[in-house]
Amino acid sequence: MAATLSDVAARAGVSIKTVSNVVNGTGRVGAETRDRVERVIEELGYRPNVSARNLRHGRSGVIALAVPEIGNPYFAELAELVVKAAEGYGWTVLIDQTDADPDRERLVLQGIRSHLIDGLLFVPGRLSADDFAARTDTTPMVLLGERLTRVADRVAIDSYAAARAATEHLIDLGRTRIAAVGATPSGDAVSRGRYEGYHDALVAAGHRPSARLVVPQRRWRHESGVEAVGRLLALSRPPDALFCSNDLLALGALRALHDHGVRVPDDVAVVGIDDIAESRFSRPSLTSVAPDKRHIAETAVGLLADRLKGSFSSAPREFIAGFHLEVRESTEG
Amino acid sequence: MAATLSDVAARAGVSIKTVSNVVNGTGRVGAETRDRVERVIEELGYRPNVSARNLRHGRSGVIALAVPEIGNPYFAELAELVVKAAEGYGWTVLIDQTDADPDRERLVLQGIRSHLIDGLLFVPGRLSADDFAARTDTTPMVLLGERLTRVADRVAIDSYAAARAATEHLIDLGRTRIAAVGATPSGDAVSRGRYEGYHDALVAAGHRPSARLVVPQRRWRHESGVEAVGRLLALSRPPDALFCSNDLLALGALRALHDHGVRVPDDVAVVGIDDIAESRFSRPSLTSVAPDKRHIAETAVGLLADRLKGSFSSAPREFIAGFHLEVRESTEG
DNA sequence: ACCGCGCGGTACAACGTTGTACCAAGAACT
DNA sequence: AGTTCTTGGTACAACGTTGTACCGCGCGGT
Repeated sequence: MAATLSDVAARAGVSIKTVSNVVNGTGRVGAETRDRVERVIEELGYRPNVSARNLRHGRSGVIALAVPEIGNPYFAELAELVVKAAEGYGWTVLIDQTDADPDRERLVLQGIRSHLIDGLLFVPGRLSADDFAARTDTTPMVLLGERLTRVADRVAIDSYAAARAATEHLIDLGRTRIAAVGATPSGDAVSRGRYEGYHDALVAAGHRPSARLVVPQRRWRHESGVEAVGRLLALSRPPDALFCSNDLLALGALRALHDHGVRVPDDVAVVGIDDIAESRFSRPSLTSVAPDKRHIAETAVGLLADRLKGSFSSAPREFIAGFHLEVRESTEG
Repeated sequence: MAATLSDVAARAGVSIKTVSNVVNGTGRVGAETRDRVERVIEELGYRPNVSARNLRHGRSGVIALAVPEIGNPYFAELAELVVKAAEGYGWTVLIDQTDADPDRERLVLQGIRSHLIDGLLFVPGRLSADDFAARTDTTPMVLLGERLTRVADRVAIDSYAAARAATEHLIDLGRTRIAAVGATPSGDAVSRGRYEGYHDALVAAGHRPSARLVVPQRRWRHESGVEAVGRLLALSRPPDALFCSNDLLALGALRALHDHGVRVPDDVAVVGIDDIAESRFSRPSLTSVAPDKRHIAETAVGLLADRLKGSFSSAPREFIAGFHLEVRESTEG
């Protein structure tokens, strides 16, 4: 049985509160008493009960990070940075996986582990602004990802700008039949943003967007990239460049292009978004829009810290993190 | 302010305990009363306070998974499966990252979040058996990974057998100068196991192991694989096959081999261990030892459940999960 | 001798839940 | 009519902590 304050107190011949004071460095305790208590703590291997503490002052020291899937390297890398940033505040991070399932996401919003977590970092997938409006849980929340309306603090790169930059890069290479893999105008906010960036870049450059070159995918993973390439190469006039909505799609596409005997970047150039580690080592290495992940993680955790320090009522704030294009073999020949 | 049981009770004109009974489905409550209470709960948006609950029955519903780095796809994939398995028991998973830093690992062992977590799944990196012997925290623990001594329940694949199978595959291909990348006889248990499997496979096949062909790496990631290949190709008699201790090393190696103009598998065959998603889509795709990750995750969580159900005192149990070799382009030409 | 004060420490209540013990009122037996 | 049982509900204590209020003691100054 784990030792409690009163076990220690009894053994040291002092009151419970004195032990508590020693543990927390509060109140006034004589040097001699302190020594004695500390010895007993050591002896009994006493550790404070976090639940009781939380109950007392309503804080748990735990924040949650809810992502669609932790198996996706982008989210895994982000999680790693969030954990590091949270450490600086003495917080532990609880990772929740929503599978981009609306029901599970709604549960997260409603505070499934309410009172266990002090704050929530949420990467929403398929939720609508209405869902957020219906939120009753009051746990401070910071959104990572796209705008839904000004519903909470938010940190993200500008998906539209990122997609546009990626597409413009392809245009600058002289490509004219540029396909979009993944994003769709009728999808969630991220999907829409990336589609529109792609679309507007084409229009601004005087290209005529073609619906045939848009291959939406529900799940943005390797397999979907492979599948999209299969469809695009079957067209009578196949594309000469691919703008993929994330790196996994792009990496799957690279693999599939090779299998079809298409040369990259000679015949088809490819760009992705996320700049995951894997993209630096693929063959060919992948040109990708690199969001400043560290900045995103640190800002998000910092915003949460602010909210917890009291500014509950202030208006939602937005931070747009920077990005840059990492040009690699898949576009530069 | 969040509503509590007594807020609901006051408003519904019943006792606190009755509300508690409605919430938990315990005790006997009349249909009419139940309806009324449920309406008030809805109205007030009442949610039970997990901390208080935990305090009451000494359980938190949270288990921790401590891994060296969540950014490594193998651990990310494992984490995903653990989360899923834990869900079946109503548990939430808290992910802790140790960075394979002995001090941080010791903290985990000593129950840094003691009383917050009901159980611990631990993937140790650099800790010794002594460290485990010195553990005073009594939180049930299941080890994922290599044997240290029979110090706790453990689930893992047999690293030795896996390494041996991988190496034998290379031998079967007729390769004679087989290098080992990553593992070292003087490393931690995993590293040692993989080295010995490699070594014994060579000896059993009548090959003479050469120290020059062993390139230990502290961190098993892409970059290290690249670096190792640089060193191996500088040898007067470079290898014709690479046994890499994990897939990240192998993928880095594939990339570096290509950069040096070496053909895979013609000139050099490559195998890895872990079978991460990425390995199915690399160029060439990577032959890898595939541990049964789902089985590992489910068994580990199940063992923890057993311990929590009361069998605290029983002797440590070991489960060896299966694996199979996924043969792909990096070895099969 | 008295007051005031700093020091070291204690007692108690409260955080929100839930298990145990109990109770009142009506129904169903002998 | 008296006894027992069932139903629906309540009161209280306890989980382990910590904030607030308080208390006794010795010391220095009047």
